Amino acid sequence: MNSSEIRSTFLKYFESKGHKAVPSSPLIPWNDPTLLFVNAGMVQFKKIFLVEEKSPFDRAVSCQKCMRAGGKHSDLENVGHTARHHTFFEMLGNFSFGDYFKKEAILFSWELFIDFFKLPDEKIYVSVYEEDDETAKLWSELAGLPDKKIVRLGAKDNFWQMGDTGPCGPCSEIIIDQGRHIGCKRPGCFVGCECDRFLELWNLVFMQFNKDESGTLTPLPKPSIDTGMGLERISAVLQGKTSNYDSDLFEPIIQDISSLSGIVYGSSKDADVSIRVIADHIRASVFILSEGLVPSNEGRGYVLRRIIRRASRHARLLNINEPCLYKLTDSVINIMGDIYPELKKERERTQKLLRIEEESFTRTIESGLNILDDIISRVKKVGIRVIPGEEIFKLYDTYGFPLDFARDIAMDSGLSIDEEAFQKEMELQRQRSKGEEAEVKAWADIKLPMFEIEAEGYSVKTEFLGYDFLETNAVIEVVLEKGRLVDELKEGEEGELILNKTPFYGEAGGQIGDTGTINSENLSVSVIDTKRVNHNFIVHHVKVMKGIVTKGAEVTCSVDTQRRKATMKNHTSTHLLHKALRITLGEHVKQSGSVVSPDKLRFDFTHFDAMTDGEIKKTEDIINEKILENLPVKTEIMNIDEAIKTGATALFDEKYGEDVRVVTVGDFSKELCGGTHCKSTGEIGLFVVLSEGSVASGIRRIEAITAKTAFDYLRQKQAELDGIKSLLKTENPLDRIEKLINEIKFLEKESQKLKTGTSKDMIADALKNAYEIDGVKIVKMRQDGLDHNELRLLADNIRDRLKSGIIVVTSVNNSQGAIVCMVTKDLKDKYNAGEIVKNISKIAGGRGGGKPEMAQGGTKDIEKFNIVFESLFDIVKKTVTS
RNA sequence: GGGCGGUUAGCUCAGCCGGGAGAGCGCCACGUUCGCAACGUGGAAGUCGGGGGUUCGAAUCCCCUACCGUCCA
Repeated sequence: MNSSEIRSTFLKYFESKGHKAVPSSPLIPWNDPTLLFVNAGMVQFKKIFLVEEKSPFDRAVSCQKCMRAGGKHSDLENVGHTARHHTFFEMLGNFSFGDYFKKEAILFSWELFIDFFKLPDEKIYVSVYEEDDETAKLWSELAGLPDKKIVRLGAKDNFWQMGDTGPCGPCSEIIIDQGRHIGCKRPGCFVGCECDRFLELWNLVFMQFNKDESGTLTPLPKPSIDTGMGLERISAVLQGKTSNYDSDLFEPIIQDISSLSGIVYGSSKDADVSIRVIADHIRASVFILSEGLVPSNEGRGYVLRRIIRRASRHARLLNINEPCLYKLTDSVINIMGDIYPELKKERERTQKLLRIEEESFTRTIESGLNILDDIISRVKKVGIRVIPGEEIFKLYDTYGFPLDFARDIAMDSGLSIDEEAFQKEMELQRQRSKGEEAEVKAWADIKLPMFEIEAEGYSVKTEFLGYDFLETNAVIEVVLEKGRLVDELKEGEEGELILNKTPFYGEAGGQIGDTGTINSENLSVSVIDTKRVNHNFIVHHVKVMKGIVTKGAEVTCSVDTQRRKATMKNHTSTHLLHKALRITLGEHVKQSGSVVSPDKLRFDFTHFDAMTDGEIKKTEDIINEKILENLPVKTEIMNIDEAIKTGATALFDEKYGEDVRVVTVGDFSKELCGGTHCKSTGEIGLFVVLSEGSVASGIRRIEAITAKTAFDYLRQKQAELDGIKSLLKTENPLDRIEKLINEIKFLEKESQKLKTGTSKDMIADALKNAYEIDGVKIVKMRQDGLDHNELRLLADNIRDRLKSGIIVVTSVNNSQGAIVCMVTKDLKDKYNAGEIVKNISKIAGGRGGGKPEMAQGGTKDIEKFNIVFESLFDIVKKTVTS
């Protein structure tokens, strides 16, 4: 059975048993910052299991994309060295949300395994939690398993929990004996052994209890089922292979790596590890990149970067000495592209980013090599044979140079590395990073009070009417103060209101919340902000201006119309911008953040370089053209699958329900969006880009304004230009300014010349008054208003005429005395300019120094400075004769 | 979020203990050549990321800030 058949057999089997087939959620949980990547099939149902959300179905089945790299469940280091570990894998699972429980779960799994997958029942074992007699009994009764094949294991292996508190329960694993020739080969090898002989295929989790903070378990009213089976594993087993890498999910990729490197898989142990690492990591990279992530230096992007770089490193180990990962994307896409269409859609972007990342890694390695060479030659000079671990750690820490690379290179020079010290430094680094965790948690608590109303199980649902109305009647359903339920809000107090229906748009999808007023006969309330907390509630943050707010009051809601309309123009413009950028820059452009406010719009998107002026102009032009065309904006509700089919742009950071709202702008743009929009593009009037810049590696940000704000902005620019024109008294300020700059440069040079050189009389005077000791001429001169630079030029001029001698020039500038001394080349062995300046400035109450040929110094004490100048010859004489 | 490193000519970088901003490549002109590559000679080009401080004097030392890189979380 090939892997596609296994996948579809699994899904179809459970569909036939009344399960809803749910598509895989994205690998990247954009709306859950606590989780790096989706690492299990149940993640997308987490809220349902926690009873925070209601599910439209009681049974579900899925094949979920999963990633285990970074964070708690990191398998990264093991990948390549074992037959089973992966960073990316697919998880098959069936779920029951308080519907069926242990009995059915066991029956289903057994039937699927024996009747559909045709696994030999004599080789199958199961493990159960040691205290879970019920499950053991069911296995024996339903599957007819003898007692010796039902193995009881402890909590470590067979008790599952989501977190420290919350739902938990025993689990049961279905295991296959791969035979004596596999694994550790010890005679006592049995279920529970770490080796591969008894392979766990399928884990059935029985969510049965709720664990509270004290550790007490209370039975859940509706126990649930969560199961997981790795597709890679089951595929290998059903295809008679002992390694996941030999299954049809990997085989073509490994072939490709072989032909790229010219190394046959299976010919050498080390090369095999590298080939497996690359095969695994390229799958992971292609999947993550296809979801819009960009390699970066923190969070998820950093995990991605590490995966790519680890793969790249192993490619070098296979003697592929140029970027090659991007060449492997097609074999991944060929295997999986039909099931995960995003792979095909993002093919070019994926390849481009892989290439960029691999190139930048190459640069990192090269600069690291230089530093390592330095370290090695230093160590050799000292004559020791072990490179201090601290040095190598710094190389790793600061320049990202991998330890094992350093190890290889050190070995080539006959040196070793103190790896113990390396690990010590690493541990220190970890400790340093941990300090701040407490603060993060404290911040998360702020949201907690809002939970109160959710947990209370209010059946309130706010109906949003703001698409069509800006003023409606409503009833106040919930009154809150800082998230806690209260009876009333008095005049002057602030709090939160939830209504049965509202025209106020709650902040969501980047569009900020509406403001306005909520009034009745005796009541006047100002709405400061509005937020959408979840799918049910829209919360109004309010301040009571007059009267008392109580639950049940009938009120009239009025949105601040002008503000809302400005926001709508910006939101529709955001859609135009998104599409225009894709036209100008390419299909790799993806929205990765957006803020729509009445004043301006901010749009973050994936792109590799800064936009050129031309690209920005072209984008502006496209948008303004569409505004002039006055395209109609239409919104409609449709099924999500249908929407995607018609080509609507969906964003990864949004969670969509079954029915979605699609916003269409003429035949130009089509996006899923819950925001409020203009009726037609003409309302926007004008679109102007304010700025374009970088937010993070691979992500650019555009800020733009529209309508009157844009017009006012341009008018102000015009006023500035007019001001410049009138100040310069010209119609061509550019030409004029260029001329002025050149003129200033010229004048600066002239003035410098005048100050330092062309006053030839003064230089002649100074030369004439030169003092002479032992046949060496000493020339002194004072020219106020010169800085050190100019003083140097002056000394240069004198030196040119003096040919041989000692020159001391001084100046008072900005109430500071400056001294420069030069000794001509022929005398520099006998006299030292540095010493002369040191002495002079010391006497003048300052300091100075320099080189034998040239030195400078100074003082802030002008009085002393004046006296010193008078006796300059004496000082020089004393210095040079002492 | 916490470390560490970097930012100097169009590009790649050097510049130590604070004391005249440099190299290689590229560019321009001239020379050499039938012509090209190469070579020779000359030249242009730098707010030393930005801001503050210490100092007689800061690319260099200290603080802040921006951006890039890198490790840890």
